[in-house]
Amino acid sequence: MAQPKSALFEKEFILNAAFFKALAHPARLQILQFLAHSNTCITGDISNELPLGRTTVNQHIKELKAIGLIQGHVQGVTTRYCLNPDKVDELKKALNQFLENLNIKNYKCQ
Amino acid sequence: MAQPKSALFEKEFILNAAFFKALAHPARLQILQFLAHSNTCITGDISNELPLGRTTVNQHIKELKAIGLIQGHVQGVTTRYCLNPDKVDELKKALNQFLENLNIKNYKCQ
DNA sequence: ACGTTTTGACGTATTTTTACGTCATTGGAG
DNA sequence: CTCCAATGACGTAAAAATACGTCAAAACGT
Repeated sequence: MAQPKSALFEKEFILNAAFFKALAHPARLQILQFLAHSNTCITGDISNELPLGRTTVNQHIKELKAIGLIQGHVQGVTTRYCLNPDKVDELKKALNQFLENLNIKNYKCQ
Repeated sequence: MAQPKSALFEKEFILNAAFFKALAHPARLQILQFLAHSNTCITGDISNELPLGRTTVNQHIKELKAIGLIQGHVQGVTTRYCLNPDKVDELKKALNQFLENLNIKNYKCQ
């Protein structure tokens, strides 16, 4: 990559790209869905659901947490994770706004 | 990465992740938006819009084409690119279905 | 016919992502 | 108090993504 040029783009593109990147791996999608459907969202439970090692899953969780889509509450020796509904909603809106903006109605290719 | 384990996931997760990955870089977002708004969608024009070299931009275009979001029509020495509205719509639906499925209404963190 | 322009293909350097293994810490169970 | 299980931090190897430079081909103008 030589130098990362990502910083040269418009802020909105950068922010949206970061959002989308968080969803760019099957493991992270599955983690999100698992958290949405389960009540017992402990790290170990998540690892057991995925075909990946625990530390790898932990890394994906870390990424999701870094961008704010999930939250973690320490509870004794375990950590309970859950979605951050506000952030998920924000993601949904950002995504739809971008796609709507493409305005594919009546789009014609010259 | 040792071995790519992506293949071990459910098909739907893999497909969605691939879609999201296409949107995971500012350059590709800008290319999509540029194509949506412009009528003169020639490779060179696109490169001039982005803060990246031509060959790099070409590579991003290639990725978008590979996943089907854009199409290219050779016209003499130039190539005219445009969005693929059907695929954009498919993307929109796939992503919204996934996000709706997270069902964040009344989501409570234990 | 000749040079120019536009483009895609190819190679490659650097960075980032992915996937684990190992280790130390921290609460609980007995 | 001692042991054990769960976790995050750290290190690292392999793969993928990113960013370019170079090159050759194809079509257009002169």
